[in-house]
Amino acid sequence: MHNEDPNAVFTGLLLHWHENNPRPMPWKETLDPYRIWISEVILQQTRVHQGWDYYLAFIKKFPDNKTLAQSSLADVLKAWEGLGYYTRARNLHKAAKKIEDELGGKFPQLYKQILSLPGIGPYTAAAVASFAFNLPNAVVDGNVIRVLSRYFGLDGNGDVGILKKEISEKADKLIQLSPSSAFNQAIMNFGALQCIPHKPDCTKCQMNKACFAFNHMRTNDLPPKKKKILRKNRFFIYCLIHHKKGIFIEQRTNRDIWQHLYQLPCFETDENWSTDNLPVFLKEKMSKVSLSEKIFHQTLTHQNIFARIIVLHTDEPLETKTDTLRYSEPNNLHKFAFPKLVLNILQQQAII
DNA sequence: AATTCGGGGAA
DNA sequence: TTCCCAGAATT
Repeated sequence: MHNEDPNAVFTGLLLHWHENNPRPMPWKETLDPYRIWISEVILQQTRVHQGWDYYLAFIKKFPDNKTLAQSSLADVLKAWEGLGYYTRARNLHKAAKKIEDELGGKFPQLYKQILSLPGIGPYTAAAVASFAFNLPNAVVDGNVIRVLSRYFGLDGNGDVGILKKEISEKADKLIQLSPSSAFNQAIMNFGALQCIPHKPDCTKCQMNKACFAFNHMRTNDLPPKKKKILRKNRFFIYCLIHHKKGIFIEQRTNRDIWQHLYQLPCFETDENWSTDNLPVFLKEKMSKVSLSEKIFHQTLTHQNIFARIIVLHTDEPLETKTDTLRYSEPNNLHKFAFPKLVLNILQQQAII
């Protein structure tokens, strides 16, 4: 008997592909919603390879929700150091405390309740709901958008909002036809391994027969391309102030990148590296010290950060006008979370 | 609806 | 270089 329902054909082929293409990951070995939640947050906009070791270290340090809730935010941020999108770590901590304080320490088991936790959006809520509780909520991530856009020829008329809605509705239909956990795993793996963004090998694809993009030579323009983002150049002067046995660090608090992380005292300047706006106590020393020749660099999604450093030694008492500035001896620096750029500087300067 | 949050891997 | 990654929150 032939089953010609396109949706059923798709899921049948997909699950068959999945059986022949296992992709083991540490977080797939558990049904613990806490661990699944942690893994999914780590994987937000983050490749599996990049998140792998962070996940293992994170659940080793914070093995359950109660441990996470009772830990300090500083410790959580430290575990996140280098991973990026640090709001994830702060929301993780906030949600853990909410679960302990308001939900009796029990991870919520309904999609809407999961969705209401800070840092959990539609994707992560569906992932936890399906993987931990076998609920029929379809995940919609970059993989799913790409796979369904190509296979069913969905483009949202070029509008990303409409496209996402179309994909979501299609995924909700499809997931009814199979075990939800297997479907979600399968479609993401398929997108990551076979239906890849650039030049997928469609001739070898087991699902090409009814694939719209393959049959219409549209794999290159489905899904529609995101519009390019332009990067802004920024120029930081970091001050490495050796004071007695330690150095000074400060916490970033502005509505800006790297919020709540630490850095060397920093002064932003222009493309000419003007030192006109440096504080007086530094200007007075500029006759003896100077900007480093070396320029450190870090590319972010919307910004290009360039940094040079000023190194100075002083044992004079220093006025610390802000409560974000603190003094640390080298042995204590491991307690603070730094952005990658600052880590590179500290390493290059043999501080850590 | 558009922007802004990191950092890295692959081509 | 460019694209985009098991997205979410804010504007």
